[in-house]
Formats: sequence, structure tokens, C-alpha cells
Amino acid sequence: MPLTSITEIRKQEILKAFYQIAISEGVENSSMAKIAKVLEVQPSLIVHYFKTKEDLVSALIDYCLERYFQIFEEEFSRPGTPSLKIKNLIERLFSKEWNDLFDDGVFYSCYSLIFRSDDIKSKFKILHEGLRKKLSLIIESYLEFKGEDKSQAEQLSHQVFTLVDGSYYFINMLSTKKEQALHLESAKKLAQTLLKIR
Amino acid sequence: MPLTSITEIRKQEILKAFYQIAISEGVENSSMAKIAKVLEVQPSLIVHYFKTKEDLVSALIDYCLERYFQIFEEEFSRPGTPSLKIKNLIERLFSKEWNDLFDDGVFYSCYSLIFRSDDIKSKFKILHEGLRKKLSLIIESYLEFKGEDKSQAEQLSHQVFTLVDGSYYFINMLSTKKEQALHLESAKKLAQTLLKIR
DNA sequence: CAATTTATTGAACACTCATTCAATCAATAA
DNA sequence: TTATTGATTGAATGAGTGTTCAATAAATTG
Repeated sequence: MPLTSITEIRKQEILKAFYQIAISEGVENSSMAKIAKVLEVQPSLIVHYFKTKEDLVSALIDYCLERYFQIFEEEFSRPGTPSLKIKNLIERLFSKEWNDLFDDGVFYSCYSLIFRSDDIKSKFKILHEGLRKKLSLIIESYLEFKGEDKSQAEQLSHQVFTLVDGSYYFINMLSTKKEQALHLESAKKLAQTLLKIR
Repeated sequence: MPLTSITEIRKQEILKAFYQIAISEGVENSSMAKIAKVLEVQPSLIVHYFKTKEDLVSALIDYCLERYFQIFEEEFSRPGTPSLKIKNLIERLFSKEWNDLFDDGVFYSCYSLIFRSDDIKSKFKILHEGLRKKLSLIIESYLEFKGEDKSQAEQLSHQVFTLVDGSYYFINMLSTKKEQALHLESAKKLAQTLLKIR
């Protein structure tokens, strides 16, 4: 059961190597053979831990989605007033840190698989719904805290995520870090306006 | 020069077949051999028209980007007051028609390539900047028409595209057509509010 | 310790891939 | 008509793919 078992360590190693190769060469150009080469191991060993290539991709996506969840969970369970919580969360959602959680190229490659794999689609869906739900709860208690109508919490949560996802798509088409930071800042401002923060 | 030349017809046929295969099997699982099979032709003929597989992908992206540009251009050059123009444009941007212009799976696959190919990155960049610029101009004349401060036209254009891109990412994670339509409607409303339409 | 399970090797499989090349066939031009 | 160009074939190449399988080494368990 412990992560220290050889099996879990090896799986983690393989996944890490896969991720690195996917970053530099793309998910579609990654292969069991390449992973084996990096780890200086026989290809058949990769198969021993991940029966098929699909398993490998599936595990990579799990790893990716867990990272997003983790950060969110972390901020969610921090102490503080609803006002402070929502403020901090918005800061993190529109930050470089959130963007750097997982390589964008690998992420969009994986995302594109949802259109052909129901299994992968449901994974992404669970993540997406989970995050929306959590944000929605925070917004709800924040509105309640301010004595405002909390019935629109869910809609606000959707709007914020639309801005987040749209922004990260957007900034990859900007050339300089400065432009990217500016757009992120502008989108954050809009989110804060919608939530009437400050 | 005419599109009726055999070369152009063949290229178009090949591209169309490539697109169809990419839709059902994914860009990464498409191959010259598969295209050849569909067209009942030798693989070497595909090479005759597209030297490498990269050329093929590049041409597919051009085809995709042209479609988006075309629709936008069409609406842009229509007669009417700035108010009417902006209203119609927003309707189209948040419509099923805009979403169906190009297969989402293929689109995101292609998009993910920008992180490893400067050539592809610049193609997407040109599209993105072009569309933003056009929308910005329309917003500008719309604000001028209403006698309002037009200095924020560019920012509004960015915000609208962030909402559009974020929404299409978002709705792929919704199960039913109804939910998708609802979210699209909600995002459109927000865009209209930002632009103070109606 | 012996027994058994797990980790790892190494060779082999059938397949698909992008690309090449020379050989034909058809269309166009001089 | 002949010369030339472009369209198409068909066979071949070498490299890479995911996967299988039996054999061996190492670790774990009884």
C-alpha cells in the first residue's frame, strides 16, 4: 500500500519520464520504447507496469488532474473569512503558478482526447465539475457573509472559470511574458468586479 | 491558378480526407497511408502533393483558420449600423454555428502543436490577432456611434474573446446539448453586459 | 532455509509509418 | 507530331511502434 513499495516508485518514475518526453516531443510522439530508453530499461518492463499505452496516458491525466485539485483543495481548507478566501483563490487562479502546474502543450493534447475517449472525457468532467462546485461553495459563503443574495453563486463560479480557461488559452498567443501578465491581470480584475471584491 | 487545376483539386481532396480521418481517429493517428487508402490511391501520391506529414498538418491548420476568418470577415463587411453589427457578431460568436465551424478535437490537437512548432504558433497567432483586431475596430465604431469613450475598445475585444474561448472549452465538459446552450447563453449575456448592448 | 512471488531481461512478433525511386501513364505545349 | 511536363503506380526501405513470451535475477514470504 505505501508509496514506497517498488511498484509504486517504478510507476511514478515511468510516469515522470513519460511526462518529460511528452513535454519535449509531444504526447503523440512519446512511446514506451522512448520511456524505456530514458530509464535505461527494457521496453517490456514498461508494459509490466502499464499494460497498454492507453493506460499510460490515462495515468498521466490522473496525475495532471490531481495536481489541480490539490492546489484548489489546499486553498479551500485554509483558515480565514470567506472574503479573504475568495480573494486569495482568485489571486491564485489568475497566477503564473496556476498556469505552471502542468505543461500547457501536454494538457491540451490530453484534453483533445476527450473527443474520442469517454473514459478520458469523464475524468476531465469530474475535475471540472469538482472545481466548479468547490468555487461555488466558497462564493456562496462569501455572499452570505456579505449578506447578499447567494442564489447566483453557481453562475458566478461558471463565469470565473470561463475567464480562467479563456485567459490561459488567450495568453499562449501572446509573445512576451509582459503581455501575458497584463492580460491575466486584466482578466483577474474582471473576475473581481463580477464578484464585487473590494 | 484556378482551383480547377488538377493539382489544387487533388490537394483539396487529400486535405478533406485527412480532416475526416483526423475527426474519427485523431490527428496523431492519421497517416499518409490511411489517407491514400480512403482515396484509393498509392501513398506515394500523397507525398507528391505534400512533401512531409508536417506539410499536411500545416495545410489543415491553414484550412481551419481560414474558415474562422471567413465568417468573421463576412459579418464584418455587412451593411448596417455599428450597433446592429456588434449585436449580430456577438450572436454569431456564441452560437452553435461558430462552434461547428471546425471539429473541436482536431482543433485542440492542432492547437497543442503551437507549443512545439514556431511555424504553427505563428499561424494561430495571426488568426487570433486578426480576429481581435477586427472585433476591436467594430467595437470602436460602435462606441463612437453611441458617443462613448472608445479608448477601451481593445480591452473589451480581449474580454469578449476570453469569454468565447473559455466558453467553448467549458461546454465540452457539459453532458447535454441543453446545458451547453444554457452556458453559451449565459456567457453571451455577460458579453452583452460588458458591451452595454441593449 | 525453501517456496513463491515480483522485477527485469532479451529476443522476437507482426504492423504501421514516412519516405524513396524508378517506371509508366496522361495531359499539355511547341 | 514530338517533346516535355505532371500524375500516378508499385515496389522497396529502414526505422519505430505496441505487445508477447519465456528465461533469469531479486525480493518477499512462509
